[in-house]
Amino acid sequence: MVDRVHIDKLLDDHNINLTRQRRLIADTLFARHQHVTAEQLFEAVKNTGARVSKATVYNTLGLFVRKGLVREVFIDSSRTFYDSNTSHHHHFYNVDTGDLIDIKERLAPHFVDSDLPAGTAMEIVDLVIRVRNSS
Amino acid sequence: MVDRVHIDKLLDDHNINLTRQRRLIADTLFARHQHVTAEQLFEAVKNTGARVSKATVYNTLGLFVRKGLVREVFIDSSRTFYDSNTSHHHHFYNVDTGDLIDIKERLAPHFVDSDLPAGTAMEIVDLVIRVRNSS
DNA sequence: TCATTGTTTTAGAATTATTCTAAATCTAAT
DNA sequence: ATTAGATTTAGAATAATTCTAAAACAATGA
Repeated sequence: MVDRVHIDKLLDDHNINLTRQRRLIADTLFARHQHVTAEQLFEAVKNTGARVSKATVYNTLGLFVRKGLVREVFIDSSRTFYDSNTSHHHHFYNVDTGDLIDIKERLAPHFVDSDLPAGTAMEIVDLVIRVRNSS
Repeated sequence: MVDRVHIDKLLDDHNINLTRQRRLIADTLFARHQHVTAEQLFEAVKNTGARVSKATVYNTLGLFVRKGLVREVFIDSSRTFYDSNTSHHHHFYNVDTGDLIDIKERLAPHFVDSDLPAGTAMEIVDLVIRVRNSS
């Protein structure tokens, strides 16, 4: 998923118009499975030597979320992570270190529609297990 | 849990010094099981005719969280709810209406310490099931 | 009771993540 | 190459939350 051809296909497959900035952002974001903030991604793209505005990073992340390319993980009011891995999985969050770690196994409870409030459909299950360093 | 004596005992049991503002805030917050934002609670307290500053509402909610009286629920970067019910439970969040609804049953997966990252201990399991209105 | 001391509250300023704005630039299609 | 619509941009605006430092309060004990 690292080279140009794959990135272009990835965006195209998700009906995202190709632009220079979107390719740059996707290149950096999908270089590996990772959890990044918008700010971190903005810095990472700048460090490649490319020029991109912060607004574009926010716009593009929002677009990628809507198109199902990345997943938002809300940790607290000042920490939103973007997860380059959209497969069904959950997270450990270490409140002492700030680390966000994937939980590989499918440990989420299995919900069926009858469990949901009447008139609603499932959007996504967000499970965050907060841990602290044991002293 | 609604009257003065109970509120005082509740705070005292959690090693919280009694002050006029803390009682006012607790009175309003624990009047019933509810999910409120800091802003909503601030308005609700003001509507009782009492004078409290917004900073105190934030300070007091932070204190109550640390002392285990209320639970924070992070929905997104601009929505933090305070849950007056600290019993083990989880939430549905309706992305269309903004409603946060308790899940009564214990549907969270059962985690044991061996599942956690090495050197960490469980803090809390936060499970939010996002739903949308089915059209 | 009143003086002392540490705690709490306050208004408003500061901070910070995110969104908005409107002009400039780019892209795709003629 | 021209046009029209989409995208990007810098910087301003917004909004939730935290900070600051001064004033008010609560608890203690002489």
